[in-house]
Amino acid sequence: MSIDNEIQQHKWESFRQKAVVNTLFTCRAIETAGAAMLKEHDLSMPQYNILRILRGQKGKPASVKLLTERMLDKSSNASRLVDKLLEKNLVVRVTCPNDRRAVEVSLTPEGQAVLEKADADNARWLPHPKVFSEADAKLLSDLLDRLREAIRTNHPDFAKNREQGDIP
Amino acid sequence: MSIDNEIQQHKWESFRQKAVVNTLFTCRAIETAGAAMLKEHDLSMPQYNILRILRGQKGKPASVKLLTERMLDKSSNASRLVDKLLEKNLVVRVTCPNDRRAVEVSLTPEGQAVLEKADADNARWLPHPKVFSEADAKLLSDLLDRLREAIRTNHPDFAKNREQGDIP
DNA sequence: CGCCAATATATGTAGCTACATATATTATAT
DNA sequence: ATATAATATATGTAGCTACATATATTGGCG
Repeated sequence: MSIDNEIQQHKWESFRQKAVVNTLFTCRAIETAGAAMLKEHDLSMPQYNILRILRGQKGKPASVKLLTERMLDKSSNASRLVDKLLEKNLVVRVTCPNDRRAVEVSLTPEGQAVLEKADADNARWLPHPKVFSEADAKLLSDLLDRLREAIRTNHPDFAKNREQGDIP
Repeated sequence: MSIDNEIQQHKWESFRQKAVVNTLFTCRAIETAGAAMLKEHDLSMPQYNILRILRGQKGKPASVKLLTERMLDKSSNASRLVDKLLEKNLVVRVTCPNDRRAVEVSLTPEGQAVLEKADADNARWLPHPKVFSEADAKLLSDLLDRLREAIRTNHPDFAKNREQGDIP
């Protein structure tokens, strides 16, 4: 079903406006479906995101700072998310011996197990390539990259989170 | 900048996975920039969404039910959002005379004025067609429609919010 | 060494979604 | 007509982002 029907709006000011709104709308749809999938593993999407980043460290622990940098939501509160994962015994957190300000977070065996199970569901949950081809997916991803760039650079008045060197 | 650099992930399981993650990531970027723009008008995106739906009623009031149906976030809490708008005197809310369960929400002149100012900024904030063409925007929007559909239909196990007639 | 800025994390608050439940009102069935 | 189901809204709670601020620790400079 197209977005026109789903939010009962059939007149758009431009396709650019429609594309922006559709990105937000599709994001919600993905989150809703993804959250339902992860709920079976008692995980939220940001928590799952953290577990995956930790695995990407291949044994090395990750600081909260590193987690924040790599998370999808940069201003997510990795500190409190780690708290939640700690309560479930999916991660351990120890003070970094070299820098007592920092903290070293790493997966527990239980955390690895949960992650693997969630990954299996996640793979099943993604669109099948016959329904949404890899070529279309690449095209979509590239268009999204360009849309972000356009929003960032086109109207510096409102563009926060600029790159270094932009107008201050 | 491509998503690969922005979240420091360069290995993807598939372009489908990358497209899904990029949709979430781009959604955040849009929300961050949009929120910054709307903040100057003391509005949040859901509040702005409601004001626009109310204007779309062309004078007719809208019930909370209608607002919920047309909002981008279906499970947003229109009731509480209307509360916020009420406090700012941007809308009025009166019990519906025909159905005393329902409520009629409509814009105040002040609400209309705020909406017009926000709209002006919103138009400036959207990507310029020379930076992101209307054709690309249409292509993007269509791909997003198809991605949602693929996620909804491809794996009924996790697909919530199904259309009527789907597998129960 | 002692002071101060920078860094890493934690905490507090407001606004949001998601989901469950409560309340008031209307429609329906017997 | 009364009980019950359905509807429309409101309220409560948990988890999230966004932003501001607090705390602890480190590094650098005099």
